[in-house]
Amino acid sequence: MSHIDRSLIAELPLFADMPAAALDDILHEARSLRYPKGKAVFQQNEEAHSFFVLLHGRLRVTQVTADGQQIVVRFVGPGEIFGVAQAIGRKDYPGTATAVTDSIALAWPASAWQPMIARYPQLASRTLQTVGGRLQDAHSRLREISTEQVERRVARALLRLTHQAGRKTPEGVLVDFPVTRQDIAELTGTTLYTVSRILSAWESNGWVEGGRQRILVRDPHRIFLLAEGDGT
Amino acid sequence: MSHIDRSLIAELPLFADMPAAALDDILHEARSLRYPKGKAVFQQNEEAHSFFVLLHGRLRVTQVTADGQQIVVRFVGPGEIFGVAQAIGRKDYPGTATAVTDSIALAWPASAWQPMIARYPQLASRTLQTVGGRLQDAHSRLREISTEQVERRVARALLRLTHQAGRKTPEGVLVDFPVTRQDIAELTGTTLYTVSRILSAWESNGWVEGGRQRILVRDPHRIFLLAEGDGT
DNA sequence: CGGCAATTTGACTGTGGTCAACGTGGGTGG
DNA sequence: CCACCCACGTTGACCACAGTCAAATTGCCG
Repeated sequence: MSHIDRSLIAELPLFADMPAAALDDILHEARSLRYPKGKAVFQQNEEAHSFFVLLHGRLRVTQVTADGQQIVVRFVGPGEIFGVAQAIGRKDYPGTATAVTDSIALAWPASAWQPMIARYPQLASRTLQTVGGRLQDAHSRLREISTEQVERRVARALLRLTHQAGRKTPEGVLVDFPVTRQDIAELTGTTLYTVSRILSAWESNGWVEGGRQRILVRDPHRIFLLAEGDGT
Repeated sequence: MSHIDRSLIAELPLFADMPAAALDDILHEARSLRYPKGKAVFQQNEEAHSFFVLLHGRLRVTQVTADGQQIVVRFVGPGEIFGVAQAIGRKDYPGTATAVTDSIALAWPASAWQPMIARYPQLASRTLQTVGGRLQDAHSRLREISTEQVERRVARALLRLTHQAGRKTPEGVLVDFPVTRQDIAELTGTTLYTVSRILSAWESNGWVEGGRQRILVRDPHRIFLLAEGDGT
């Protein structure tokens, strides 16, 4: 009764080079779920009942502190695995995942994880690489936030966003999902006011173009220089 | 010709519940290496020729930026696996590991990783949990550094150090390896001057006792309140 | 078209970074 | 074994970056 077509996942790096029978086997326990914009896929501290692969859309993963302060952990794009709490030995989700555009995800029950990696060990190995990559990212962000000033961090964040979800237009590269100044602030460890000021300054130089939940990078090279240059 | 006794690793979580024959098999390719205080086990950007388990001692893992700024990624204690670059799909080490006390580590050639996890899949699974735990830590630090003031971050860092390597003495809990003010600064994203001022203030309240590369926590509860309390 | 969320901008301020100068203790080598 | 020296630590003075708060404006969505 596998009602999900294997072609949906056959191209994903996570499942690359796996035989059709294995894909069908893996999909057997999966459900496909829709999340309209704004809906949470799971909430921080909630029991980790499932793990997921995003098929379509975009999610924002956040963590809140006891006193209500929030940070953006990352944005999830199509093809990525997320909500792997139980794979890393947690009973609950360490963050909240919210759809920022209408999204579709495959969900497996958490109990499926152990049998799945027992049967297909390369899944554990590939997940290890994915999680390792995220650890690298987190260390990069720690290094940046510890040692660099805000403008440079915002430049880096903007470049990352364009790489993750940049759409080329005649005027430049557009981040093709809704991002607020607050999101950028929570990615870079600053405030929405400071982000607004920085983007306004860049806009008056013609390097970017702002808008409500919208950022267009007109001159990626200038932003790159802000992120990596030596100030000359 | 396995010259390393399996009792050295049998008790480690990574190898828990593995049969003696498997441990001998795994140890067959391992070398045991000594690193005197101050010596680097590996350097950032160096080719990832090996992965390691620390048997004895303590290491500091750091990353430097292009312009020479440094952060402390973490301290490694006995029993921990480290230098797992190739397990997470990297060809080089993302940081530098330096012995802060005389240390002994087991080293396996990087090429041994794939065969090893093919034969003992639970190693991949346990390494995934370890790396996942580090990812949680990194996100916690990101959240703290983004949202909290310096004094609170220093309090948290100090508590972590006492949990990782605290030795109880009649006067309090001593961090039982050499830590400089600079180390604390690089852990918390501040400067050695600010750390020195904070520790001096705490010392004049009798909560800690400083010294050259030495920190004694006389009143762990007060430090806990600084880290977690609501300021009352 | 009404209302609300997102954004902008100004004025002010404080935390903590920078730089300089001075102490201090422990390891090393003569 | 002792003295020297250097890495580590302390403290003061200054001030800038970016946080805070307030108020006005914009532009979408329903």
